[in-house]
Amino acid sequence: MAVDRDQVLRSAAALLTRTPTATMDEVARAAGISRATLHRHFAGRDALVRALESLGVAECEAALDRARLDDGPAGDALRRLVREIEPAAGLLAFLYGENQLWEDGGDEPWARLDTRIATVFVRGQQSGEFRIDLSPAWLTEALYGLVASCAWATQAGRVAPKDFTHMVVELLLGGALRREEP
Amino acid sequence: MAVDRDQVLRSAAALLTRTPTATMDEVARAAGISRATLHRHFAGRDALVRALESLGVAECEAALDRARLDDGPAGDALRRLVREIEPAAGLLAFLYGENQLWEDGGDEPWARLDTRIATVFVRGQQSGEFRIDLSPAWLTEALYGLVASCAWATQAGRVAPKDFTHMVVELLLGGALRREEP
DNA sequence: CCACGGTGAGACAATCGTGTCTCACGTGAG
DNA sequence: CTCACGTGAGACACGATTGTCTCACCGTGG
Repeated sequence: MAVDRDQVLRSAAALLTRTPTATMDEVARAAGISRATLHRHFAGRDALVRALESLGVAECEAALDRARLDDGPAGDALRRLVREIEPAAGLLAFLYGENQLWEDGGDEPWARLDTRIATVFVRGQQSGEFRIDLSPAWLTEALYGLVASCAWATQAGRVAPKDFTHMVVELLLGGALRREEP
Repeated sequence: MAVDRDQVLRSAAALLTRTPTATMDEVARAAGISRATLHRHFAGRDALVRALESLGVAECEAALDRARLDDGPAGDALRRLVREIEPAAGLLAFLYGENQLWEDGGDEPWARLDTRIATVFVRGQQSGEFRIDLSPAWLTEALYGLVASCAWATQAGRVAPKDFTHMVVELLLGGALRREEP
């Protein structure tokens, strides 16, 4: 009978990604449990969001691990990263939108992720694979932004889900301009 | 003594971009007026946000006009567009984040903007200037996303304000990969 | 069989944001 | 000068959400 905490978190993530202003009651009903039980597992809305953040961080770190960011060309590492991070894109989009209103502390877990991702861009720039006039910090931010944008566009039906990785990676790496064949 | 409605809207935009959950009272104090007066000019929070949306649409349309999207190469048109839209980036970022929770109607004013912007991408693809494997709808969405991301990154101090246009345009057009000299 | 732990349902007060109202004040126009 | 207008300050009630509590129910394990 014990509630599956992880399943609750996932349904909450799915709901809050679509409706960031959803009530605790709506979150509970979306998870198929009562508000009382939801409150037994998560002391309040803040606790729920923080748990969601932990889940997002964990999924991102797992995706980074699976992507083997240090192996091979930086461009290929980025392709693997986006492919691995796609399942968490919705959750990430929610947290990315939510983080705009924090400004206070609590960024430590994200700082580690930022550093790991930025490292790929630094490596690509040092190897001459990436251009150097776009700062790694901005490229990292842009990666988040494109992932979130594509997640929203996918939910809105403006982008086909199967094109997710291609759209994000190709724009991030190659840009909109047609590339001349070398 | 009459309150400058436009100045109120601009300070509200600046505040809400940083703090989307700001109270009507905070909005009023940020504008240097009382909550009563704010409520005399905008019937409620919805009315305020809708007025903000109208302002954002108007500024975007003005930017599109100034950018002369139909003139010259599509890439140059996009550069002009981003440059002209930069002053409204903060407001746009707020509205872009806010729109994620609409889902209902009221998209008509934005649809016109989407169409105008997407037309540039279509033109670039037809002229062979842009690659064709990224859909105009996605490129339009990505433009919004990158503008919003860069606005947030700028406010957070992760990107220098003077680099705004360069960072957005160069990533959108050229991508992160180093381009071989033709 | 029975006790126990976890759950659902509902009641409850407290809090917060909101919308509305009143009243006093200051300024500018007539 | 006087009056009308717009404003600031504050009080007030309402609704929504939240956090807490109680009670009844049910499955499982002893």
